[in-house]
Parts: sequence; structure tokens; C-alpha cells
Amino acid sequence: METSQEHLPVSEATFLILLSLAQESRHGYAIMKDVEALSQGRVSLSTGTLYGALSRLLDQRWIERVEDELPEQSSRTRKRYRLSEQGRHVLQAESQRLEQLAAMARLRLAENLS
Amino acid sequence: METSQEHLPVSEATFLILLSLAQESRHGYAIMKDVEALSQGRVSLSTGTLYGALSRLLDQRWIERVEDELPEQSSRTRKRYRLSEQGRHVLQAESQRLEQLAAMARLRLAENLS
DNA sequence: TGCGATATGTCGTATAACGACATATTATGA
DNA sequence: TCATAATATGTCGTTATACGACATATCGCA
Repeated sequence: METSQEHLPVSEATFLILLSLAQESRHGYAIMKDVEALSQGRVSLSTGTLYGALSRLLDQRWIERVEDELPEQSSRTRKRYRLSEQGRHVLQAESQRLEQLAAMARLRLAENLS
Repeated sequence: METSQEHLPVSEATFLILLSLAQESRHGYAIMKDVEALSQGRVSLSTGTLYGALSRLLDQRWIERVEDELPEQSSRTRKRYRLSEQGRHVLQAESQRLEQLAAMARLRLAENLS
């Protein structure tokens, strides 16, 4: 049986992209802007990272293409993506890993306050 | 001014090695075992990862060599390492990054429980 | 008309994790 | 005593991926 945990950890870029799509489906540029806002400006994805990650995530089936409603008017070359079921599982597993890591650090760092 | 945040994120392997050394100075093999225990068996560092990381961490001055007390008796080829001041700063910064990421995920994932 | 924002992509480089391989010592139990 | 497991450190090649630089096109607006 293949569990989501086997794919962890995912990179920060991948995590933030998945997290952005967890809220709603978006196209690449919107993900870029959302990740920047989401991280309070700390993370600015370069286009190399973004589109490379999107293509990888599609291959892995963690995200899926969504056909834009209203394709007639205002049809730019935008491509919309959404999180797949599998992607949501991975995101949840990675979130737990992050929580666990943060909790471990809190404990160990508290031990040594002397 | 160079702040610890500029080096983030650090890899999971690096983070766990630093966290292990935050408790007390250790030699490589002991770090390996501690990381395994610390992560409840989830992370088993390969020696390639471990010794590669240690050598890099020394270069970056995030860790330092410690001369073993009692070098006469029981002197194996063990090399002991400790966390440097800079290393502790990086570890603290990375812990905060992890907390922030985990908190972000908690919020977004809670939004979409419907 | 031109510029900034929106939008997508490729390419080359650098970093680092990882498994496989190599080697040596120490402790233990059959 | 002899083999085996645990302790201990290291190198090498492969692979994954982040990132900056470059390239291109459209849209809205002043």
C-alpha cells in the first residue's frame, strides 16, 4: 500500500503551491502572488521554480488541470489548476510532519534555556 | 547585515542534525541514532547524507569540532561535534519558519473542511 | 504609443539527499 | 575462539529540484 507519507518531505515551494491550491483553484501567476502573500512576502517563487513544480505536480497527479469556464470571452493562455484528492492527502501528511518537527524543536530548544 | 533567516530553509536532515546537537555534543554515529529516535523512527539518515552534511556544517561554521576528553583510554576514531552560536541562531530561525508554515497550513486546511 | 502588470515557459547551474560501496574497531554470545 | 552485530567514518555517482536568467506574448491604461 502506498501512503502519502512515503513522498515526504516535499520542498517549501511545493508545499506552498499545494497550500495555495487547497483554498481554491488558481492559475500559475495567481499561485505565485498568493504564495507571496501567504508567506508574508518571505517566499517569492521564481518562474523556473513555479512552472517546473507545476509540471512535476501534474505528472505526480497531485494537481489537475481545470478547464476555464467562459472560454469564449477573455480567453488568455491561462491554465487553471486544482488540488487532487491525492494532493490533499499529501498536503495533510506534510502539514503533520511540519507540526511534529516544530513540536520536537520546541521541546529540545526549551530544555536548553540555561 | 547577515541574518540567520537568509540561509533558510535548511533541509530536514540538516535541521534534525542541528536539533540533535542542540541538546548536547555528539559524534556522527550518535547523531544518526538520536535523529532516528527523535523522529520516532521516521528519519534514518544514510551515512552519505550524515557525513556530507557534517562536513558542510563545519564549512558553514554552524557546528564545531570538540576534542574528546579522555583521549588516552578508549580513543576510537570518533569525532565529536557541537552546535556553534551561529548554528543555534539558524536552528531557532528555522524552528520559527516551521511554526509559521504549520500555522498557515492549519488555517487554510481548517477553512476547507466542508 | 509605450510601459507595467499579467501570464507562461526553457535552460543551465548549483546544491544536497540518497543508496551503494568501502573499511576498521569493539562487544557479545554460541 | 570465532563469527557476527553494533559501532564508527568515509567516498562516489545518480537524481531531484530550486533558482536566476532569458524569452515571449497579451492586456489595461495613461
